[in-house]
Amino acid sequence: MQKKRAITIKDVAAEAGVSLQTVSRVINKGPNVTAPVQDRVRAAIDKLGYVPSLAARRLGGSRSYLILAFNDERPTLEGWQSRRGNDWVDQMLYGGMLKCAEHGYRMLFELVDSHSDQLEAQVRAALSALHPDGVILTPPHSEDDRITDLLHQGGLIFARLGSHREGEGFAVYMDDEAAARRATEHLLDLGHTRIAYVQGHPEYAMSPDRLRGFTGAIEARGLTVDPAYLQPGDFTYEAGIAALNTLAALETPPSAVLASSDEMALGVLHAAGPLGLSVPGDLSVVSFDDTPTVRMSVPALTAIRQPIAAMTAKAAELLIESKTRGDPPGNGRFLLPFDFVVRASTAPPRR
Amino acid sequence: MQKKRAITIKDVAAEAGVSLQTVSRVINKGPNVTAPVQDRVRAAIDKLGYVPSLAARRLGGSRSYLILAFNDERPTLEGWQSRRGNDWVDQMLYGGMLKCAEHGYRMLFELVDSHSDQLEAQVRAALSALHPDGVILTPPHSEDDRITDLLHQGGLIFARLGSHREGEGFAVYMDDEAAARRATEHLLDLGHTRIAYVQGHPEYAMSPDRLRGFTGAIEARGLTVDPAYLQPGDFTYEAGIAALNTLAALETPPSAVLASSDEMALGVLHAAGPLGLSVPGDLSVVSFDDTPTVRMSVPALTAIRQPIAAMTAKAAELLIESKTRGDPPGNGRFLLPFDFVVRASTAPPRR
DNA sequence: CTGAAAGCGCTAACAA
DNA sequence: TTGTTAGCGCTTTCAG
Repeated sequence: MQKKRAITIKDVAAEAGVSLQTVSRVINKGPNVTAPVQDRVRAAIDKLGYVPSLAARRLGGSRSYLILAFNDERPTLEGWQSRRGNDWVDQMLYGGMLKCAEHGYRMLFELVDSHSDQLEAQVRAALSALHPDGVILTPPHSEDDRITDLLHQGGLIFARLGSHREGEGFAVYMDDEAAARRATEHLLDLGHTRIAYVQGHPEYAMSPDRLRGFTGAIEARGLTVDPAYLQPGDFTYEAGIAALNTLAALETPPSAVLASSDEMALGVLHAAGPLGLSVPGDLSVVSFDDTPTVRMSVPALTAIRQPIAAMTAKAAELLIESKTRGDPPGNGRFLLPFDFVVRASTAPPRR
Repeated sequence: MQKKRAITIKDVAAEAGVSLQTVSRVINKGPNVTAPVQDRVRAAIDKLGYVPSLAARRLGGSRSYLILAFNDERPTLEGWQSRRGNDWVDQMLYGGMLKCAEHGYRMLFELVDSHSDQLEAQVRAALSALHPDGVILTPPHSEDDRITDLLHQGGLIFARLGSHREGEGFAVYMDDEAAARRATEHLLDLGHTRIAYVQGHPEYAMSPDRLRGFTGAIEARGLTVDPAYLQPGDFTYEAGIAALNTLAALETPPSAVLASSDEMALGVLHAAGPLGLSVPGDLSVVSFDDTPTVRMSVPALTAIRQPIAAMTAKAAELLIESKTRGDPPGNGRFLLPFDFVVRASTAPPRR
């Protein structure tokens, strides 16, 4: 049962007949190693199948080769528990893990509760335990000063996904306002004039942006936004149902609804049937997330697709490059394009 | 930018006025520390917000507080890329991350390609880099001798999810044969006698078990299994489509189909329409996975639900406990119950 | 019951 | 261009 002693940098050094440090230089692409020596070392590494220990690198050097992503605990657990899955996490893993792997890094997930007074302690604990080289923040953490201040003070570099505000850290985002505008224009182009909007959770930074895009598109056509068509929401299925029930009871109900999340769009869709509304015959519906459920619903929903994987990959890349070059904690804003997918849930309004 | 020097065990020792080692004992619930001293140390830990560094613990001691899960690369990436999501990964994260967190552990994911000749090198590299305290294997890795031998020789403890075969490592599984039997009996109970089965990928260990459950249930009723009703499959959507097309062309087509994966069930479902078959009117369909898509499809599919989160949690628990107690590499078999969810895709056959 | 010393595998600083 | 020396923060001996 005695674990065959792991091969270390020493073994490689001995095998190649060089010093420990030279091996280290080769591994880290350090300068000042002649080609023949490099080859010898590389041969030894390959022969022995040597892979440096992450823990030792972290302890000895200044790098941990770890990127830590913080996601909001409650919605994430809910998605998993309800077995609905979790598009955000999936796409983050997809974009982030692969990019990290490219550079010999690993990405770790940590769930912290944005509504807990333990938030800072949770974050601090994860940082102390892991000492990541960089941190990726997702909404709503992306704009939580308690976290960003903590990271900044700790001298850590980080990326804020879905945040476009200036400040510490890299902002990697899509244009939520333009996305909402695009979706709204799609409905306007179809001939809709009575368009409602089910808003996102006010806690999330993108919510006002999307609202602006929505109203902007409508007003640009010389129309006005009926305040009653602006329904509150919190991203949940139930909010979608409630919103459509309220909207349908209006004197002049809308002929189209844009919802700020897939769940809410699905809520709207499923509330339509009982109200005697067919989609898209009586009501067009557009979703703000292109999750699997949205694509498989009947009818399949027209939706905006957020570039979550691309944003995460970009974030990881920025962090790793910045760390590699030894830049000071950076910032900057990086806009990534969104997609808009037209499916079966939108059609011209009934005359 | 100078990262505020992290607080270490030394700081705690100084604060509590004890030696470094005493603090370590308290952290690790070691024996031989009087209550008052413990309290003093704990107070210091809380005051300073001290959290031990994972890397240092791994390097100094024998534990890394890391559990590594190996998933098959291709299907995982496909699920993410197609944005279909990945129920296995989601549920593993759910079950595994939480259980690990309970014990101060972390779970890491690694994708390795079961069809690559680099498989062993990939696994070896991950192990060398991370030195996990335990490993979780998912199908088809669970029964890949190249991997299990490697782990065993390395003295590592591991769990094999979805494998019930005896051998090194903990086998944590559900009864696939019983599940197939249960699903088949459901169809038999509805009055079906012409039941087809779209098989799983032959590479996966559970495939023969499921087949046995299927045929066993039918033969137990004194019926015989029409060989033409046994369709090959590989878990993909396309395989489901192909299978139903073949089945529908038979002289006496089946009135019900059990598919060994959600994708194949969906393929069957979607192939039914063009063939003029309504579900469940003309054809009942049962899926072997209860993924989000299956639940949202129209009609929603009757399905077997694998306890993936529970299996992963159990695996993590076994590994952590075993490591904590310093057991020799353990083995044993742990059966977890599955669920069977009846939805709208199954009904009595048309007379 | 508590403390002191050694070392885990690596990198950073310094020599050579 | 290469090698040598300290640690990094912890746990594991082994003393007290």
